Amino acid sequence: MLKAERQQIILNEVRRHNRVLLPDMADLVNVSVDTVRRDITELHRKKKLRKVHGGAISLGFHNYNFQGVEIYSKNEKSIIGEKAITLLRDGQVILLTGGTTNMEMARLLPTNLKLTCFTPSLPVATQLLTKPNVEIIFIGGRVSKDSQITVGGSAIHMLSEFSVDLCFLGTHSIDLSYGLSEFDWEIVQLKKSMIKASRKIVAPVISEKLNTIQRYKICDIEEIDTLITELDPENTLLDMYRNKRFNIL
Amino acid sequence: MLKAERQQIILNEVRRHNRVLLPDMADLVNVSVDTVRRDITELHRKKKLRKVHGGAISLGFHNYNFQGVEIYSKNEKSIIGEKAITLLRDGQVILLTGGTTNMEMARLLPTNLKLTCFTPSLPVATQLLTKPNVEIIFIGGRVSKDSQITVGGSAIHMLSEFSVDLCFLGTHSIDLSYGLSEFDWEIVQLKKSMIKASRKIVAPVISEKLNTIQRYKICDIEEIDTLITELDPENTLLDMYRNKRFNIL
DNA sequence: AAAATAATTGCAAAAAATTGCAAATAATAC
DNA sequence: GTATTATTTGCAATTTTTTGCAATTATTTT
Repeated sequence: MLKAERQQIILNEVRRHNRVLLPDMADLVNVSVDTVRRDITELHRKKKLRKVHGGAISLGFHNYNFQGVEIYSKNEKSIIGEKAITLLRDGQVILLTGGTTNMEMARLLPTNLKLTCFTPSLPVATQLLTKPNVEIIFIGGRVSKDSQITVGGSAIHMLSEFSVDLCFLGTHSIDLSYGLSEFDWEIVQLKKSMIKASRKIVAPVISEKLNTIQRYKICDIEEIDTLITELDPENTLLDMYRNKRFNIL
Repeated sequence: MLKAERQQIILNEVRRHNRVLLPDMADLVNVSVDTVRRDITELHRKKKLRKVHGGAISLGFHNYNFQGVEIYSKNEKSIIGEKAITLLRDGQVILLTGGTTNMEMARLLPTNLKLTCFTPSLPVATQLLTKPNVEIIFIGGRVSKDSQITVGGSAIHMLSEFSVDLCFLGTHSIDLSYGLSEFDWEIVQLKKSMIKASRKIVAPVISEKLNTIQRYKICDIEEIDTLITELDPENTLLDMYRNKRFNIL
């Protein structure tokens, strides 16, 4: 294995998990701990990660108790991202909307997963640049500064010209009877087009968004195929969402 | 076997597998490792791949995080950026290609300047997000990981649907008789479309790119309206570019 | 404080890169 | 057509880089 390749793998692990232990990395890339140590030292010098006693942590990730058992409690979005990734298979064509949940999912994508990703989100596309096996198709249009995604006729038109296997539809609010909703009219229009362009809809939502509504409706709750939250699927908070036609993850 | 053919095979292998080992390539194309090494060195210079100890890896495999992309010769680019900005007026509609020079220009844009910017570049668009008075229209399409801009038919089609006042056309090489040129075929196609979509063309180039040529031609030098370098317009290096129909800044 | 774990240093073997050079091949001029 | 020139290619000697190991030192945990 090439040194550069090895360092890239280590870096991806750090990006993915926010922290890595030195022996784990040595095991993963099949070299001695000394070599990994040197790699991490080098990456540290290049400011790609932060070298700490026992391993490395990702930059910008503040870890107050690295050595302790409770090293890092995954946040809600990471949990959702990990669950979402289980739905993916090599060769799929997917659509990712904007939002931090989808960004977290993009960040967590395994390096070896082969995908074609359509997205109107600048941050998501940028995040995906680091995935060598992901082909990125950016949906053009006017960029909405607030959400950093493209909206408007041009984007909607482009969406009418393809269809994908799976859409990960980030949303601001979800309610059993009112459905999915959003407070920005233009984004709602865009998301409606995304739904049309997708065979299956996955809705990754943080549980705090459950049972809330916004001014503009995107679609009925029946239109989604999978609901992903950070909660255990058996959690009572999700009771009312059971017995619907969609899966809960 | 022709050298160019051989290099193409190597490049395809890199694209396909994200990484190649030097001896494997030597075996594949039936030449000595020395020759492959030279090929890879050459391709590295042309930024088609990244040469590493023991082989090569694809540019896509390398992690870009473009907040941290170090803009080399930043000073020259800042000078060019400042000059370019003097051409701008409130209300104009402009087109910005990718490249570090245009990124620097985007960074330097005055906060109060009202513009509409079309761009196919993820880093440029991201940079422009910080400018409250700039409306951004992103040109959609497949994202080329190497250059972080969208390319391909979709992007070219979108470019055929509008026209702008001014295009800041970053380019890899400029030569008095050969014109503007680039080493990536797809990017050349995109830039040709950009030229068609623009009333006036501005070519911001670092002086070290003067009098160099690349494999694929973008356009004749007569097609540009303004040439911007970091040099004083009276500098003797620019003598041969005078008496042309374009301005020198 | 002692034990365990990790980091550093020096070192040597293996792998790879570089350099100079000559033969082979292709391109150009005559 | 031939001669000349430039480029490409492979080879050998040298230098550099990479890597694992062992001994020592530093840090953390019990």
